[in-house]
Amino acid sequence: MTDGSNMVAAATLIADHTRAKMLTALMGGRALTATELAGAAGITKQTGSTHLRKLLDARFVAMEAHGRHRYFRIADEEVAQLLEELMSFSARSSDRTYATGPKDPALRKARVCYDHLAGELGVLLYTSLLQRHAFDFDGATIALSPAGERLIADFGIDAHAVRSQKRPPCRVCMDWSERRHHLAGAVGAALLARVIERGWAVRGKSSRAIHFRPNGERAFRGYFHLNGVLHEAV
Amino acid sequence: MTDGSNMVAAATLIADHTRAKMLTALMGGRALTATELAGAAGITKQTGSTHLRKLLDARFVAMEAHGRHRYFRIADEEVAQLLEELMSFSARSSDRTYATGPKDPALRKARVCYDHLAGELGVLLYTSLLQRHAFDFDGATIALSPAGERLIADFGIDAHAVRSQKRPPCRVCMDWSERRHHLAGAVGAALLARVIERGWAVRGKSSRAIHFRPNGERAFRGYFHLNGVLHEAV
DNA sequence: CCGATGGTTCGAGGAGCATCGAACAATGAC
DNA sequence: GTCATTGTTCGATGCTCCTCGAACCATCGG
Repeated sequence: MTDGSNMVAAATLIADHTRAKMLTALMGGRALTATELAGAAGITKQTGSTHLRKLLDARFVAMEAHGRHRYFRIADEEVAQLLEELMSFSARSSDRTYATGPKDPALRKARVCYDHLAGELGVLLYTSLLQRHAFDFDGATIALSPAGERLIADFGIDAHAVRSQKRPPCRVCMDWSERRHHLAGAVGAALLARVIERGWAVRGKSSRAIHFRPNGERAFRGYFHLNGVLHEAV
Repeated sequence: MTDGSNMVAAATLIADHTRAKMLTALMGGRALTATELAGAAGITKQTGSTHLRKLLDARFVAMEAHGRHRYFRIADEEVAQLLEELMSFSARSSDRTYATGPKDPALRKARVCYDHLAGELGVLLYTSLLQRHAFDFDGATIALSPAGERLIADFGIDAHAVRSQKRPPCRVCMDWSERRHHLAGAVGAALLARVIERGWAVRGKSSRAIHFRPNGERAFRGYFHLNGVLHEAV
């Protein structure tokens, strides 16, 4: 009821180092097999299996069986949002003065956050879209303005398909390391997908990094008018 | 690091029925004593003391000693936001078809959510303010527009004092029962405080309800142009 | 059909932690 | 000063649940 017993159930699932590692790994956006997740968490596959069962029962993750492999992924955007909130919250008290974010320059520059672009390029993209008035605020979520619709349509994204998704089209995601906001939601995911589709960047195999090709980054920055220069490391 | 060990610590604190009850009770917005909190959670004061110590160490709650009493309250808006997110998330899967929200009509109509107004009147207030373009969206949080500034200044709120608070002035809060949004943040808190200051309503003693006086509700609805009529129970 | 690999189920062991009884410190009322 | 109330600390108890060894299904490749 009002005592939030469900809240306890949700928190309990995350309040375990092993499951937290699994969920964090899945926040990389890829679907991973049970063995891969057990490895990522540093436990045997038996233990991993029980944890995945719990996460599955609670609809925290979704499963798809391909042959003898079982691929797990974050169930939906709501779960991703909860995890984001928790990470963002946890990042507050711990490092205060400490340098925020990962040390790996590639990760700082561009990485995936569940299914959308984070890191400096993600922040710059969102900032640029804001300046060009691509969004309207309707009281609950932000949505594409007519200008925004045109912008992503020109970029090669089917605005209609994006709108028809269940999840909100646009959502502001507070990155737990950058302390800046970037774009999540269906549009955020579509933008990242299109950037990769265009060959401007590739996703790191086992890391969360997004590796932009030199000319890809030039094209990306040019297309979206990103002038910011931070951490010019390559 | 990136494994979210802090996330586990935060989740662990909430992943206990006793602490969850305490935190839920504190989300009522009042500062409560250790004994009151132990009573609310249904445990002895010894056990309650250990839990409060943990919550205090983690900065989830803040404590103020008044004589031999020790008053605990939610530490800050960030903690409140995390709890809101968790409750909102938990409300999703459980009751799907089930009627949402508390059954008590008084609670449905108007109640406190940490420090701001929730329930139907809270939703109506936010909706009305939106229609009158009281907010601007700056990319990270919503803020008062010039029209909004005038509006709350006329209502008797010191806009400057509100702006000088550390926490964001305006924040959209998704109520876990109403499934609608209402206004949180410094402005949301100031609005509720002013409503009570004006004598339009009083806070329930041991409940979360906000009891509007008949003429107080008329004045409130009139002032903010709230036309909605739902649950005309009194 | 047979080995190899991915994944699950079962049982036992063990660690963590919530809980309360008891004793103690601190403050307020009279 | 004396007593009652508030709150904390300590120790013992017991439960939950994480973990892995072992055994067992399912699928793929030959």
